[in-house]
Amino acid sequence: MGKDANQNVVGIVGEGGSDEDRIIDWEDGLPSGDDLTPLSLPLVPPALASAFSIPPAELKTMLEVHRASQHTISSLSVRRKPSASSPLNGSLKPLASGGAADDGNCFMVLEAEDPEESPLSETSGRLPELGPEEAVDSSALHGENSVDDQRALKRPRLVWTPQLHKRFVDVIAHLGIKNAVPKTIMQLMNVDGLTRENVASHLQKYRLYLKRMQGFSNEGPSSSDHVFASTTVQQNLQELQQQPRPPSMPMPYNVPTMIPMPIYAIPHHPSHGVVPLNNHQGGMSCHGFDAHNPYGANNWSGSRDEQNTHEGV
DNA sequence: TCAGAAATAT
DNA sequence: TATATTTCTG
Repeated sequence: MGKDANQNVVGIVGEGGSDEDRIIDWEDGLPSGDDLTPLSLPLVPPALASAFSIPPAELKTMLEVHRASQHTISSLSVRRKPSASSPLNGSLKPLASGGAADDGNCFMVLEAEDPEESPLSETSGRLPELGPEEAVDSSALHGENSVDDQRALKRPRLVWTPQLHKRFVDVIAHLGIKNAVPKTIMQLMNVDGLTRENVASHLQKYRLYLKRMQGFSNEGPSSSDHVFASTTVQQNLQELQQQPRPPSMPMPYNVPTMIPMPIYAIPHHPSHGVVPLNNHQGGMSCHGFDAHNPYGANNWSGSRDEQNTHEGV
């Protein structure tokens, strides 16, 4: 989002109430991410360029766009890193190579518990590996600091954005619910920093959701399930319903045409560590998706605002 | 080593 | 209370 994308900049600009008000006003006037031309496209449309005898802009490859964004991000990181007050530290992630991220929707958000303690590597988006010394039980070495040490080693909380969740669902649809196991899903999702544990946890919840939906097939969804229509989810549900079922579990008579899908709220406040990237609020990147499945990144829903219309948790 | 479920934390 | 992480079990 254009608005979010500028919070990084806003954070550096002055302090004090009046300045903040001006900044908010200024932010409100900014275009949204959907209004902006992707970096991979020429800013001047070809027709307009030819009308004014402007030589056509050289099209940028995704690799070039990626490199440029990495350069921008790394320079921002260098400028801002020392700031202990910055809530955004530890979440800034470059686009990964291979770039399916040009649609701006391929991201996930990490909530840093403490900006200074976030263990994520800025360059890789992965947890740094422990060396033999760090792997030693710190409680034996540091006594009362052990709790803090353990907290520092904790993985930052992953927020499953609608886009990330959609990729998850698409991969399951591609694999089939039977073959959808955490490791395979993780590999096909191909999202930097996403762990098997993240996927396993989300899969657990997703299965519970599907199971719950089976129960709703007669009477429709409950109001507590916030509506997010997805034919992919329906596909997964139908497949699930074709599985052999224990006699105790009643087979639903029909499948609802619109499956409500709970979508998890995206924190917008800077204190959540949400980092805008590439004119959307992304943190981490995903890549290489098109090569793996027919539900490529282009199939992801266009804008977060569009997603938010279904978002209600 | 992995998947899945349950417990726990935020 | 909802959601994510961690731990435990097979």
